[in-house]
Amino acid sequence: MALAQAILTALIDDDLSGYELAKDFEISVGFFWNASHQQIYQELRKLSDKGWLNKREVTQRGKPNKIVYGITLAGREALSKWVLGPTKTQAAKDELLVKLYNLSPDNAGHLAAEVQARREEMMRRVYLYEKIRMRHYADPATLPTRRKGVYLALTAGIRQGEQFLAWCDEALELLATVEAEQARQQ
Amino acid sequence: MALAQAILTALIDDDLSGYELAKDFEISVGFFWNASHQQIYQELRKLSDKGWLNKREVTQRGKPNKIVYGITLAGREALSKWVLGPTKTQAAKDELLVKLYNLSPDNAGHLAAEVQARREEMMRRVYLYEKIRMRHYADPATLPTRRKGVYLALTAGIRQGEQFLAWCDEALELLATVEAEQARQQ
DNA sequence: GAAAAATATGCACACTTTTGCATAGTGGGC
DNA sequence: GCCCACTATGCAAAAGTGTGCATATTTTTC
Repeated sequence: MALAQAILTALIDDDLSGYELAKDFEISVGFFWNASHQQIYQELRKLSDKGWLNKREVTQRGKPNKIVYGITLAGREALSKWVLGPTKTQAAKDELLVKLYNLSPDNAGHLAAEVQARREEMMRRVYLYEKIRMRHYADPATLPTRRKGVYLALTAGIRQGEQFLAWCDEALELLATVEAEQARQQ
Repeated sequence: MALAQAILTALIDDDLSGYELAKDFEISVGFFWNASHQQIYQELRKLSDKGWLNKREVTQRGKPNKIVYGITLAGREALSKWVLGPTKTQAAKDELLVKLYNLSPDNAGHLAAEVQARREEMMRRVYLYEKIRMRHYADPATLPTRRKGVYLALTAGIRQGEQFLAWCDEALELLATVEAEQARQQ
């Protein structure tokens, strides 16, 4: 059920349309909760039916009209209530690590390429988040309360990402030795 | 669809029953792919219908009989094929971090408690995995290929866990200052 | 001038995951 | 003797997620 709350969270500061949300999700709460546009549109309708969001159609020139959603008082209350409730332990699902359990000379090359691809993706992410942190969250002690929380989430993402990059390097090294071994034996 | 492959992976070395899988999942592949027992039983039946697993009933004394599953040649082939296919980027969903975006003096105490609980859970995990690594994966260079992969997955889990513990400490410190501020203002 | 990409929203179906319940025997503690 | 925990398996329904497709306009690129 946390998609609803992730959307509400994204709408605390700004009113956004489904399309804007789907895009901006990546560069805000989306680091910690991602969703496709289909999911977002559906959820937005549910939330406005519940009265947690209000909507207004904005006519645009040169672009299709958009439906902009804003959080209501009831929405804010529901969100606050959710925060105070119990938190589910994280899912922890990673195909790549399961695949590594099946490492063999046959697939070492493929897995190394996958690790490499992940590494690059994570590099971009960490870079982006680092930039946001430096610009807007440089001195956590002086931030207003709510933004201290955002700082912590951002920091978690960055640290996790940096750790992952270091791990990738170790993995690529070891995978290279497996590949080399196979090449020698052929 | 990766639950199927996670199960197959867990059954590479040992034949296990659904109950054993559900339990042992935590201390093997389950660090990277968890599932409830209902899911596991269902998936086991599907996999044995497909011919990827074979099953045999084992009569026990003092306990209900169990159905033990083993991976077939077809299962191994399907698994190998899956490993060579494209890998989905990780889900990245964490309620706790979304909740942090909503930090306020009201919920700082609650969130600190949640972080603390996660910290303790992660401590146990890291400890367990560290123990396994030291005992069975101390010298990665000398391991057979497949176990090198397990070593890498294990290392990813441990590092990620240790990083998380460090983050928890930082988070708890900052959350404590928020709580202290609130106490002063009352 | 045509094709592609971006803006903007949505339906329908399939698959996955979660939740709640059901059954049934054994062993241990009080 | 009763209750609880553990072993062991499973069904059914609901909720959540993902995939593919559909539509319509405008701006940008070749």
